[in-house]
Amino acid sequence: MPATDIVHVTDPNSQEALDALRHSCAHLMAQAVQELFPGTKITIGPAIENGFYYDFDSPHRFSEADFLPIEKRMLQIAEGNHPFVGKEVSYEESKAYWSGRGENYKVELLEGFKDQKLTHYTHSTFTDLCRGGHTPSTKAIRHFKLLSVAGAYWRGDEKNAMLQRIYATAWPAKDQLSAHLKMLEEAKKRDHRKIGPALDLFSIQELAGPGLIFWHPKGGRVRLIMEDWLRAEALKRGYDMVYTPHIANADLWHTSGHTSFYRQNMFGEIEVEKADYMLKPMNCPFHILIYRSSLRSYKDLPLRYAELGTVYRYERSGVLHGLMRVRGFTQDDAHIFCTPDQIESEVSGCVDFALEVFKTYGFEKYAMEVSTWDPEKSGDYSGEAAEWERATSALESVLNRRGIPYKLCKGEAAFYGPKIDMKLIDAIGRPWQLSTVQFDFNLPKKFDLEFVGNDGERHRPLMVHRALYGSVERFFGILVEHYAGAFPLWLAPVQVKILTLTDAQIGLAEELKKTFEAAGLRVELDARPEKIGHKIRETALEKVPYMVLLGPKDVESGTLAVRLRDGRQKNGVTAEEFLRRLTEEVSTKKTASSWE
RNA sequence: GCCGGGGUAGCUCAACGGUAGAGCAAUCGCUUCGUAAGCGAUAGGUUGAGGGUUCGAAUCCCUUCCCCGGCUCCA
Repeated sequence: MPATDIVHVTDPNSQEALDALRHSCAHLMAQAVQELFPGTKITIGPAIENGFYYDFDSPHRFSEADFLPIEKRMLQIAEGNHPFVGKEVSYEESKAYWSGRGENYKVELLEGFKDQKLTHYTHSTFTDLCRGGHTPSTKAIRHFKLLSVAGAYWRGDEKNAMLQRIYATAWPAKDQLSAHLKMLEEAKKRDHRKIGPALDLFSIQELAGPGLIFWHPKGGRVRLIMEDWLRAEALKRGYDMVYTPHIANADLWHTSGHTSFYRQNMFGEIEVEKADYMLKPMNCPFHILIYRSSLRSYKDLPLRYAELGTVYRYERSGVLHGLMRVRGFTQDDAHIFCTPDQIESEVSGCVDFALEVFKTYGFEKYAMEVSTWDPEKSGDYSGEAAEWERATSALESVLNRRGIPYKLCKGEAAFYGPKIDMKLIDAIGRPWQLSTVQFDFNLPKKFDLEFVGNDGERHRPLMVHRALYGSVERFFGILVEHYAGAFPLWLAPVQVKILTLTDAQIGLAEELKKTFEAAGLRVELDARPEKIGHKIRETALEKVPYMVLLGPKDVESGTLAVRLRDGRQKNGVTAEEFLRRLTEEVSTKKTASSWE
């Protein structure tokens, strides 16, 4: 028995040990499912982040109602303390075994493993074709839970059969399982699709169509602040703001190549005066047209065109998801045109800007990936080997110089150039694709872009695409979830709410509101004849950062009774102090109340 | 787009072949109150839409739209 394929636990939380536990648990689940639902065929069941899944082909339609019986049976099997036993088998032997059992998916898998060493792993009465990585016995498996059932194509290909996938989670210790389940619950509570409409931030209207976002006044306020900040920051960094149309003649999209490689995602055509128009799925060709509108000198470069550009993409109905995946969205897009010797400083500027975005919005963790081509398949890509090498090394060296760790993904680049992708890790540990800095060797060629060098000759400029929020909609959705709707003061749609105790304070409350507004704060007044506890509850549910309670005692003392969003109370605060603290908190963009 | 699950009052849900209901929200009155829900009354619905079966449909069937969990794709 190849002992190396059994994971003897030294650190139960090492990735290897977690994967072994989860993959072993997948075997148990497959056994339980086959026992309980005869006729079910097995396919694959890998460990994934935080758990595992197993894909089945079964006459039975799995539902959550099946989870409890499956879990019970799994526990019984686990308690049997069956060892996982690995056995090397020949191709013929394995094929005979799986064909004999009618497991045609396993037989199909075998075809791909013909030249490899094959192993079967057995525990209890269950055997799987598997390369190993198991716990010594089933006894290690105790803390798991089935989570959901979903469709999945065999081998991820939509031309293949649709299988039923059961997702589950498994952990070495009970408290880790409950912590994970709690995290899932927390994620559900933070879901921007729930919080957004509840806080009256945005909506999606069935009458208008799926994947199209309506920003309500409160969401609109936050967006305005996000956009204003970004624009100001871009101007500081030498960008020019441009504006371009939402629609263009199909000829432009033929020139850019979008009608050949992106047609299935485009809205169009709209026939006007015998010409076809299409909605823009990307801003790049428009910025290129601005570049091309006059002859450029090397002295003009780099040119950095930025736009909050709204694009429309036809996304298949099943992929839409709240604000995260939509059909109309606004990119904080920019295109930088530069000379080859400027690329490193330009990429560096983009990375700086992205880091500033992360810091400003309170994200401490992020993950970076550099995606480049697969030189073996250079025919699939636009651009020369030297360009790819130079650009990729610029991307890497910028990150290296800052000591930022990244994952190098070979063959993951788009056909037109290498890129850095930046993923945010939110407050509860989930990653989100956000910023991207991307070279484009294709469009400058398609549009025959040029600049005149100091040698008097014409040269082709390099082009870099760059988005930081990525999509304003998606970034906003991430913010809603990251803060669970409790925006930091500088972003909060309503920053202060004044609550009167009795009608006698209304006059003073209105004056106070004017004073606060004059200081630039966004203020609301609740002067209804409701009990103070009632008003506090409603304001708390609206996640307003600061409440000012105004009753007879405060009028008498001439001070304010302040209640923070976290429930802390600060009584006897003067209006001056309150304003000083809040304006300070806004200008420093603190992500939590600065009130100690 | 595909597989599965759903759509009932503004929200959360009940009724599952026999008169569509509750809590919260809303509106109107009363209450003038000190740190997360005062009291009462009223109003609110072509049960997503269209068609069918039936004496009778929210409930069963068909079509369609939208939403949810995933797959594929992606900002």
